[in-house]
Amino acid sequence: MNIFKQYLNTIKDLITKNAKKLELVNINALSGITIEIPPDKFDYDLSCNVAMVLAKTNKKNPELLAKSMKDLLLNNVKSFSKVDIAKPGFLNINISKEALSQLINKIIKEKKNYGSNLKDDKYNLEFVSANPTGPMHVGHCRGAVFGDVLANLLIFNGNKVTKEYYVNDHGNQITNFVQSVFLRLREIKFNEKFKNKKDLYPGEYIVDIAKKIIKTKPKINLGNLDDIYDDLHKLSITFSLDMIKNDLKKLGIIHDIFVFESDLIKNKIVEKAVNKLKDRDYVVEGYLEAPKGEKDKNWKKIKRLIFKSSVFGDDTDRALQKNDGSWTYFASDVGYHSFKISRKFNSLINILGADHTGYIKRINAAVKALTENKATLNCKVCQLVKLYKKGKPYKMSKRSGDFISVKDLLGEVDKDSIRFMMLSRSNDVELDFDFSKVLEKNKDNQVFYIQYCYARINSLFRNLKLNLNNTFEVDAKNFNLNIYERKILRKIFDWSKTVDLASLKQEPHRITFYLYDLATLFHSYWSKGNDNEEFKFVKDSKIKNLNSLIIIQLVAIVIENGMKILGVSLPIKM
RNA sequence: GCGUUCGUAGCUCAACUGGAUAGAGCGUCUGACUUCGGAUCAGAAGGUUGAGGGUUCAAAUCCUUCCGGGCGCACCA
Repeated sequence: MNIFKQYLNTIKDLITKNAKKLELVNINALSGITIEIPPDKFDYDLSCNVAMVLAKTNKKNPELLAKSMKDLLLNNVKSFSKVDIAKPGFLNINISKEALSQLINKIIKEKKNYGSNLKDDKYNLEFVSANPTGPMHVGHCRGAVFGDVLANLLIFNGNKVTKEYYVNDHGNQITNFVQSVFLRLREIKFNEKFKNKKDLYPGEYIVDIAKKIIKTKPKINLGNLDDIYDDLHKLSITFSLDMIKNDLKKLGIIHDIFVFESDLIKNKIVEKAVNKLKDRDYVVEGYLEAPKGEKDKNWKKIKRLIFKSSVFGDDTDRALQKNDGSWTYFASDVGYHSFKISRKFNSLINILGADHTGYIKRINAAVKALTENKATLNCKVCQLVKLYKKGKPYKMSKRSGDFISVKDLLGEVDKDSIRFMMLSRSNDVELDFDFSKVLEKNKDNQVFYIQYCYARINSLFRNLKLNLNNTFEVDAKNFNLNIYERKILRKIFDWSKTVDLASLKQEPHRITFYLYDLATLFHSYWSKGNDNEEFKFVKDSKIKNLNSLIIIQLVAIVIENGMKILGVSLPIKM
C-alpha cells in the first residue's frame, strides 16, 4: 500500500474528468505532479503541486487554480477532511479520521509486506566479483553489502533478483597466481624457498591454499607445472574462492550463481557474442593507435579484432584480442553480458568499485550493441572506504599485503555494524568508517539508536503483557492522535514511498536514513511522557489509548521490515 | 590533456530524480531526567549550497564557463 500513489491517482482522475470545469486546456503536464509529506512545520498529511504544474501549461494563476481545485477535492474526495492553499499554490491536505483508521488497519494487515509496491521485474545483479587471486578487502566489502542490500530491497519491493558473482579465473594474473601456488607447494614439499619475483603473489594466504591442496591431493606430482596446470588451476581457484565465500558468508551475503570466465571461453560463449557483434557490423579487424601518454613497452601494432564502442559513446574503440590472439578481459565480459542477456532479465545491474569507473562506457556500449539498445544495464559505482580507529587512519594488515582484509575488519567489528555503516552514505560519496564509534552504545552509533528504539517498543509490550505480533483494530470512534503521533504516522506512510524511490534510484542508503529519522521521531515521542503526564501512554500498567499502542506497533513493523532489508539484527532486549 | 564523479553549517553528511523558511548528527553553548519510559529528550547559535552566467511561477538539483578534490585513462584484471 502506497497512499501517495493512491491519492495521486485520485487527484489525477478527478482533474481529468473536470478539466472543462476548471477551464484547463492542456492537462498533458499531469505526469509532473507529485504528492509528498509537507515540511515539518505544516500540520498536514499530504501536499500536492498540481495547481502549480498545470498553471504553467494553461497560463493561469496558480493560486486561483488551486482555489477551484480545493473545492473540487473537498466535494468529491470523501477521505479528505481539509484542504488548504499555501503560498505559491500548494494544496495541503488532511485525511479524515475514518480514512486514516482504515489505512492503519491496512498496514497492520500487510505487516511484513508493508512498504512493498508489488513490482514484478526480473533483475540480474552482479556484485563483488573480486578476483580469486587473493582475499576480499575493505573496498570489496562496500560493494558487497551495497549489492546484497539492493537485492533485498528490490525483492522486498516485489521483484525477482538473481545475485551473481563473476569469477575471473582466466588470464595472465591467474597464470601468475597458479604459479605462485605451485612454488609454494614446492616450498612445502621440497623445502625450496619461495622467491618473490615480479608478478607473483607473495601473500601468505597462498601458503594456506597450498596446504589445503596437499591435504586433498597428497600425491600431487610437482615435477612440472605444465603437466598439472589444469588440475592445479581448478584446485587453487576453488580454495581461493572458498576463502572469499567464507568472508561473504560472515557478512551475511550469499550469491545465487557463480559464473566462471573460463567456462564462458570453453563453451564458446565469448566467441558467439563476438560473432553476434560482427554480424551487426560493430567489429572490425584492424590496428589500434598506440596509447597516448606513457609509453608501453609491450605495445605492438598487430592486426586484431576491435569493437567499435565509440559508436555508442565510448571514448575510443576497444580491443577484443591480445597480441597472441586470445580474448581480452573485455571480450570475455562481452560474452558474460551476452550470457546475462540471453536469460531475459528486465534490467542488469553491475556494482563496481571506484577504480572501474572508466570501464562503464565500454560495457554499456557492448550491451547496447548486443541488444539493439533494448536491455538496460546500470552500473553503480561504490566510492572508497577509509577506515579510522578513534579518529586516526587505521592501517593494519597482518598477512594480506598492503590492504585491509575483510577478515581483519570482522575481527574488530560485528557484521551488523559493518553492514549498516557501509550504507550510511550514498554510494557515490567516499565513506569514512570509524569503527571505534560503532562499538559505543549511544546516539553516535546509529545502529544502536535504531535497535534501541525497537527494544524500547518490545519492553513496552512486555510490560503491558501484550504480544507485539497481535493484530489490533483501530478504535475509529475515539480516533484522536496527538501531534507526535500524527508525525510518526506520516513517516510511516512515507515508508512505502521510500522503498519505491530507493528501488527506482537503486540507492539503498535511503533505507538507513529513513530508519534513523523514524527512530528519532519515536524517541522524541517516548520521552515526552517524562515532561508531561498528558503524553504518558501507560497508566496503572494499562494502555490509556489503544490507538497510541497501534502507532507504536506500526513503528515496530516498519523497523522490522527495514532492518530485514539491511540484513541487520534486531534484539528485543538490550 | 581527456573522461568521470563530487564540492551544502566548524566537521561528517541528507534533501523524495525542479518545490514551500535548505535538514540531521558530531562539536560548541544552555536546560530536563538521576534511571528499565534506562544508554535519552528539549532549546540556541551556526548557510550567498565552491564562483559567475543562463533556463522558469519555482534551482543545491537542469544547461554553460571557470575553480578545487577523488577515481580512471592497457593488448592487465
